[in-house]
Amino acid sequence: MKETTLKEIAEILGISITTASKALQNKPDVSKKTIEKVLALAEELNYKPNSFAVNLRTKESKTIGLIIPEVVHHFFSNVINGIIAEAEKNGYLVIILQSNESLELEKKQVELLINKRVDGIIMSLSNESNNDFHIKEIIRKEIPFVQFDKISKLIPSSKVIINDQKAAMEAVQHLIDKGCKKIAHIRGLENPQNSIDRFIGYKKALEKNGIPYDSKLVYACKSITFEQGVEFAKQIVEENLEIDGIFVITDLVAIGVLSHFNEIGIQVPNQIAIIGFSNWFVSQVITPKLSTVDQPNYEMGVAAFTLLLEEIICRKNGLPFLPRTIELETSIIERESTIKN
Amino acid sequence: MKETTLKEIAEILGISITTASKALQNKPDVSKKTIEKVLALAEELNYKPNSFAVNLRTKESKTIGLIIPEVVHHFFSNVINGIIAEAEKNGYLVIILQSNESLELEKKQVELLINKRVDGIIMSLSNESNNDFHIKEIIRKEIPFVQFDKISKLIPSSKVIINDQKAAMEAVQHLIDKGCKKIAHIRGLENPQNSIDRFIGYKKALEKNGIPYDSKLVYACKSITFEQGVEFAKQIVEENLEIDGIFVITDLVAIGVLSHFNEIGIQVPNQIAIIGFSNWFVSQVITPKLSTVDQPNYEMGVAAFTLLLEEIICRKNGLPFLPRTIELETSIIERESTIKN
DNA sequence: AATCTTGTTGCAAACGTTTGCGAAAACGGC
DNA sequence: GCCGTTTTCGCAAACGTTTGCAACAAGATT
Repeated sequence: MKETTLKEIAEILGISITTASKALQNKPDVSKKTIEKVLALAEELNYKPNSFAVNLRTKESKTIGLIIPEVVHHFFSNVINGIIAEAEKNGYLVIILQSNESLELEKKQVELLINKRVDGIIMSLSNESNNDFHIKEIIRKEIPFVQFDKISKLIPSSKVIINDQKAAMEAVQHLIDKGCKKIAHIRGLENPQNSIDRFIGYKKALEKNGIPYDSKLVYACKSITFEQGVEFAKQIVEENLEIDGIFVITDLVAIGVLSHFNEIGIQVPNQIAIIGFSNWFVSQVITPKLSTVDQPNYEMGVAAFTLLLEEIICRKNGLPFLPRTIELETSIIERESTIKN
Repeated sequence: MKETTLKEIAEILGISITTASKALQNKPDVSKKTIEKVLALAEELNYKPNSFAVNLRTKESKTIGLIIPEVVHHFFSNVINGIIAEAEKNGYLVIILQSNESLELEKKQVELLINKRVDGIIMSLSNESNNDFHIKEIIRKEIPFVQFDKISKLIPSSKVIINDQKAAMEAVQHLIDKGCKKIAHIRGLENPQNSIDRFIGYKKALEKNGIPYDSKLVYACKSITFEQGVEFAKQIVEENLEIDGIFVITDLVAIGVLSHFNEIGIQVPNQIAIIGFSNWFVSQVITPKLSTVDQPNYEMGVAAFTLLLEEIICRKNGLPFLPRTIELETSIIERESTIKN
């Protein structure tokens, strides 16, 4: 029942704890013979180093923290996968916390992780968050830190992002290529960087194609929900602005729009084409299947951990660290909701 | 930059480390006055106990492990939420690992968590897993352990489950009540308990209503996927057995069926009604909206942690522990896919 | 044979807490 | 002013590692 310790191994073999420890670490200053003996006995007694003691001594927890707005989100689930897998591959475990898009909670989570002494933190900011004190605190304490997805450019840390502007431009271009003349945009909230960038991308695409920008065609979400999509769909029908294409901030909202159009008999894509963003799972099983922008979620997770590990190693060796940004490629997925006939 | 320690506080205040420690824990053997002084200074210096040292000393990590087949799954996402939230409320953090339905990986994960010395483990077994050595090891080491969702009845541990048989019976009864006469069942894999129980529930419901059981109407999934649903839908159409209702092991597969029926113009629910299981998010945004069995996912997570904490506390106090099983209620959600007119 | 390497070992401190127990101080009753 | 009780404090050990440094043995070099 009791766990074997270094001390026991040392006593049995008649050597010192020091030597036993070094043997297990394959240090050069212990003889081959002793190493073998120690390894064999450790195996036999099923010795596992007490991680509490190791943590204390090495000041590392081999654990990282991950804070996200919500787990229940196809995008985040996939990023989580990537992070966990890559972390595990490198001997790290991942503690996950949710901010529920609340700044207050986010602050608490950060504090929890710092007190837990994780070796680093990966985070997607909540909508309310920006360059607040708790984030500055992470930087000040030189805790390895990587932002992904919803980031703040003000924070000097490594980042994993996509080029939202470019992706949005491509999405709108896709609608134009499919013959849309009057394209609406359902945009996200005010603050988040990706919401802003996608909006800019929308405008740039119009401009590039000589289509005048019309602010009446832009609908700003109060919340990123299915219901919000339904609502705007209703509004769009009522206003009757002869819209024939919609670029939506994210699939969830797009599906709300689609759902209402289906219900009242508006033909998608023939009357109005729709393209979403992020390639949620539901988009490929809905009727008509939703065209969207695909983000490499899993790879994003892998990249985030990779950057974090870079910083962890750098800091450990006392080297100067320069934050790095990885920008991942997106791609348009063409499905039924934009293929007019 | 350096962290404040108990020693510093003690030195500044001219007291011993012991007293400082006790003061922070509000122990009765230190005077009110000292407690106040210590608390004030700790606050001022932003003292946070070094969790590594605390862990080592108390032999607790205040961390639990969670192993699930996959995060990318609406059901698990919600359970994760429940567990994380409840854990946090009680001062515990959660390390999440994925088995990817692989027994090999699952074993490795368990070992990782044990070596990490988590205070307990919550787990949904992978499909391949049963009462294997790694699970027995958890029990043998008396590590607090709770199973949920996909459990093995052979393992003597606390469990959080739903009554799959009853829920399945209700689902089939629902189809019968809606006028279905010839009801098919798309069942899950061979091994998982819930797959077996839902199948039994299906048969019981038929029996109760005097409908003869016909094994030709049962389709066994090779994998739990959308594509599997599409495949069976094709098969059902080909075989032309006059099926007018289908009870499907889970929504994902049901949506595959639905999708194919939509495509080839089979009217759901009028020609064939469909009911799924687990109330996936997509089911409420698909056309027609899918009727299903709702599981209280979040509550499941809360219950799982609650049971785990019970065992943690029990073991800590050296009391005998008796595993407990919590069975949560399910309910039928009636949507368009079963409302014939 | 003395000196110098090279290789191998272990001492002892350190990491920052918590806690059982004894000691000292303060208090109260008479 | 004495004794018994209560309150308050701190010593020292313990938790299980890792690591700088010194010590020692053995082998190599002159």
